[in-house]
Amino acid sequence: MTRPTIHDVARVAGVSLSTVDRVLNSRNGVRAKTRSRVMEAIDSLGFERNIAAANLSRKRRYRLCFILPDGQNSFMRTLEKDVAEEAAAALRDSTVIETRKVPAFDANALAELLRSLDPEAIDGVAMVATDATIVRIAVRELRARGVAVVTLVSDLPGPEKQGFVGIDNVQAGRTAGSLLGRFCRGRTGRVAMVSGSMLLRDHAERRLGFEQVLRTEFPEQEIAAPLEGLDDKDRVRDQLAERLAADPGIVGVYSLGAGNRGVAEALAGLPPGREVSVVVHELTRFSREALLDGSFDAVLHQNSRREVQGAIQLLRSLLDDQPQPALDEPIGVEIYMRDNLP
Amino acid sequence: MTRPTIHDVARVAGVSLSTVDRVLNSRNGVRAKTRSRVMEAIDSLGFERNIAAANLSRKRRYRLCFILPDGQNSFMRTLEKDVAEEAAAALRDSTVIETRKVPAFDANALAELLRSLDPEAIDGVAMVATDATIVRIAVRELRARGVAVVTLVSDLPGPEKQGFVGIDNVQAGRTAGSLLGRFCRGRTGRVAMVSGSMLLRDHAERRLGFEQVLRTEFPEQEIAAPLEGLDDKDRVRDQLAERLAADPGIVGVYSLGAGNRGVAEALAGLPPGREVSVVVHELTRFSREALLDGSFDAVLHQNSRREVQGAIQLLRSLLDDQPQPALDEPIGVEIYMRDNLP
DNA sequence: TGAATTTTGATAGACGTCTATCAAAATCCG
DNA sequence: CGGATTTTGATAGACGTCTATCAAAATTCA
Repeated sequence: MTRPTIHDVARVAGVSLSTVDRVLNSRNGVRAKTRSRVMEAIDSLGFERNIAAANLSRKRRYRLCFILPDGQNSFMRTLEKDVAEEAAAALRDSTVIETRKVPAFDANALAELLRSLDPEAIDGVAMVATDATIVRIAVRELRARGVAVVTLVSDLPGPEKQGFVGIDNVQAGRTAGSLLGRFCRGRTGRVAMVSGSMLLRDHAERRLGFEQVLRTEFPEQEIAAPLEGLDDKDRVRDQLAERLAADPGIVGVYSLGAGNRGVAEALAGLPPGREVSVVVHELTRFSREALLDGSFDAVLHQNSRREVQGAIQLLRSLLDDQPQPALDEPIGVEIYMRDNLP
Repeated sequence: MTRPTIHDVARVAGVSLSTVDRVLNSRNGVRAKTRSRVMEAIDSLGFERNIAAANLSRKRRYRLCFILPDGQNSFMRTLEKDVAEEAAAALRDSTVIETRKVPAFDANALAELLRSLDPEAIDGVAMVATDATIVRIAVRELRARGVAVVTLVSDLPGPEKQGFVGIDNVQAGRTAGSLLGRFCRGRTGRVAMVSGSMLLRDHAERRLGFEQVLRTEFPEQEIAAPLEGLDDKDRVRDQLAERLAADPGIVGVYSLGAGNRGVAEALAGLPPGREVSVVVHELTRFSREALLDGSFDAVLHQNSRREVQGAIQLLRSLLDDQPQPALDEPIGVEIYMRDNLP
């Protein structure tokens, strides 16, 4: 009922503690035959090294760096706050977290920051990636210098990074389509989409998923040409208000980027009696309020807190050379309505 | 940047290690004045005891017992599996978990089991409670004998237990109403409810929330008299099939208990062209399939895995006398549709 | 075979905390 | 004040692992 220790391993393998230690920490100077004897003992005993004790002994510290985009984006600011809070908690597990900010969507700045990191002072990096070749190369270099790298929220497709913690955005778009299609049933017309910019990977993916579902399952609704709000509330408000006024046939709105405040303001300007179903992304102060007062019907959300925790966990297991550096539970697309608000 | 240790506390307070230790572990034989000197040092340094080291030293083990209802209920069996898996993981944190099963909804059996637990061999209990006085008393006795007790999934209202890990069922019912109301818009008629038994606390709460929302926000829909399926799939199927056949005006179904298979079977028997929106509870093999083939529209879910983790965490922090034995994040009502299935 | 080299073992001290014991110091009480 | 009692300090060893060093044993190679 007690866990086996290195002493047990040594005894079973018929070798000394020193040798077990050499094997466990892959130091050299152990014959292959001896090593495999130790391995066998480890397997047969089901030995798992006590990481708490190991860290205590070697004063191991995990030095992580989170790289987040700067700017007004409310979701990113929440993410930043979550990182700060988890950093405080992580201190208890000998994990030190530093946060860096780069201008949003600026691949060069990101790449430069990555290049400027000191591999002697940092063990792992979690970054909200901007998808560009220059970034990819910088990541490759960083990894070559022994730093673990994972992406957070926004992925960098390809083999450079060692993991991604975030939601599946196509799936998110499909879910939005599925909800909005059902909400609008019985009121045939047009559905408007508001995106940040189609240059952003996650926005493009959401749009894709949304259109897939709407076209195949709710063909009675037409999809209006998408608005580009550039994640700016004023622009979103103006464009959407104009479109709603111009087209009385719009029965649903899907906003797949930032700028929830703008959406809410545009809706507030509608004449009473006009019913428009609305689905947006990310639970923020504004989308929350809009759910409560009934102007939004549903909010799709990614749990940034859990994403941060997942990134920390993933980096730590990568640094520990743990067997399964996969997330226990993937980050899912969460649906919020007025009554299941957290 | 390194955390202060008891050595630092001793130095700052101007006392010996022994004294600091006596204060930290609230042993007696320390003058009040000395104690407060040590406390001050702890505060000023922001000292937090290294729990890993402490556990290592004292070979502390958290011996927990999970009490779950026996029977066919698919959700409960998943819960059981989650407990088993988390138990394996918890071993690494010197936590030993034992699972006990009692006949479902049998307050006497539960109370008896609680009474039979040996306080010498168990530090904490997490139980799916049956709400009855005899249970309440058994819990009170157990706590008096020094065992921590929390409830899981199904609460025991009142001051006896030290915490509850589970969802808010009224909120779940409201969410169901909000979804189903929107799904059925444009098709006015009647909505049928299938419960397990109104004697169960959580079922009653769900019904309450559901009716609240439907009455106030979707008054165009009538609420049909609820069916009692007793969580049995055959009974659910028969009752629901009969009702659907008898009343062509039924446009929506809310099943708030177990028996998803029965609901799916009843729907499969409907003539093609008849559209009924369906919301049920708990993501299981059957509700999952039904979402995928389109016969269910949405599933409300409680993340049993996270509930188990939450209960373990809560018990451990109670046993450690940690400051904030509250959950980081409460367990929320999750909404699943076909496209955001995990 | 003997020397050089590699592999292995033994030992000690550390990480931060706990427990136990014994002695020294401070306080109390009559 | 002096003895009894309480409070405090010092020390040692433990938990499971790591690191380092030195010596002993086994292996290699000429």
